Amino acid sequence: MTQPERLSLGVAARLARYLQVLTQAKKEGKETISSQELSEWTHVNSTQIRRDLSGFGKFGKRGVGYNVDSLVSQIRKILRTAGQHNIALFGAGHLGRAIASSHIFADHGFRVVAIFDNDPAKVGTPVGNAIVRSVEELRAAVDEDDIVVGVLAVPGAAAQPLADALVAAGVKIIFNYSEALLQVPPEVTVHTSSPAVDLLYALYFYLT
Amino acid sequence: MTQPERLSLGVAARLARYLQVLTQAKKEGKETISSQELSEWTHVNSTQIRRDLSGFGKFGKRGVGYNVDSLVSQIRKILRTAGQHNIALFGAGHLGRAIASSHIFADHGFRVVAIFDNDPAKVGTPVGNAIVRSVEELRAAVDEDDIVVGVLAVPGAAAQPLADALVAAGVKIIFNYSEALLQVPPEVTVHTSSPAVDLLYALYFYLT
DNA sequence: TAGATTGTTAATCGATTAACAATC
DNA sequence: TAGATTGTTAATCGATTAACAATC
Repeated sequence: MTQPERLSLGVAARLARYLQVLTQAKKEGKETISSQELSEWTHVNSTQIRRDLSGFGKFGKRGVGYNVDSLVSQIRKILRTAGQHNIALFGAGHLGRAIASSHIFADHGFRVVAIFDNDPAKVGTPVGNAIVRSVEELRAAVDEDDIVVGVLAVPGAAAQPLADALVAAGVKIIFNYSEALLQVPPEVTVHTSSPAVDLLYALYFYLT
Repeated sequence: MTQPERLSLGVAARLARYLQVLTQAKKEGKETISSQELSEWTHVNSTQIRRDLSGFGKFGKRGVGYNVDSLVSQIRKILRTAGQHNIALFGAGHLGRAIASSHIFADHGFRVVAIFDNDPAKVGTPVGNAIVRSVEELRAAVDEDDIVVGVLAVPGAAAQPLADALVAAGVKIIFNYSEALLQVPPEVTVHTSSPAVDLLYALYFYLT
């Protein structure tokens, strides 16, 4: 139980990756998994997986592997993300609706508790488990629902004003699905989704 | 012009990241950019940016920075992804429609040339610039349209059979938006989109 | 010229991996 | 017991960064 003050960027990213695979393996009914199997799914070297995990305790059984269930809870504990985390979603278009109805966030303890859209015609209509609201209600929603993440599923031009509103309301993590480059204060983390960049990267290794 | 045989994983990933920021900066009318500015947008150390770039030529002007336009074409040349690349999209639901109508792929030279859906009711209807087709036509479409990437915007249960069909049709890059873990031959690259994993990662650094 | 920023060196740090004893 | 897989060491490799001369 050597819990260091803070994980390095690389370790934290890999642990989150293991969690994704383990969560899915659990769904598929798998009870144990070896570092070798995890390596095949994550493309992380198996020695490194064992090393990453053994830094926090002896989670595995020699000759058997790791118990999927217990490894999931151990990693959640290490990442301190075991609870529920509430999300505000912006944009009730196709992308917003896809996100609201997806299991991808829910599987990891994220819940879309509020949806906002600038279009008055959409305000009041249901999307997933929530009703679309006006952005003016953002600050109240953040306080009431303890929202820690804002997800922007809006056109590029609408992204910066919404980011500003989120910052003003005290949200510190923004997930940006638009192509806009967002300017935020240093204490706020922006993650810009970039599937095209990932594709360029994959394509390079395909072409060479 | 020291073009090494193959970029390391890290360099290729960073170059793709620079390209994303540069593409957007160009849209916003920016003509030159310094390594310091690029560093702020990408969170990559400015020394490393200069080092990454100087490995391929002297692209910058001391005291000025890099010309955005020319840097974009240089990086595209280095990544060998300067041309058009055709995509087959699977799933004409909310996510599929969002992808088909997004500029995110188009900005980087990717074009959705074919859309497939298992639902006979959707076959024949238009989505973006294409008409939804039956998956049976996949092989023909791959050959005719020179498709190099398959994007899966379908429920988890539908993903593996489609991956198999893509592999059988000779597609070597699969972009998976479902939560399923896909089994493919070693020569095929699967990129599984995992926004929730990225969020867990961001959340950890927020909580600590 | 003065100020800014590149290109590059040299030193450091952390990630990665092979190998293998321990042990289930 | 025999086979498999973990936990851990020790060595290597590549990524990262500070510093600064070159030069626009």
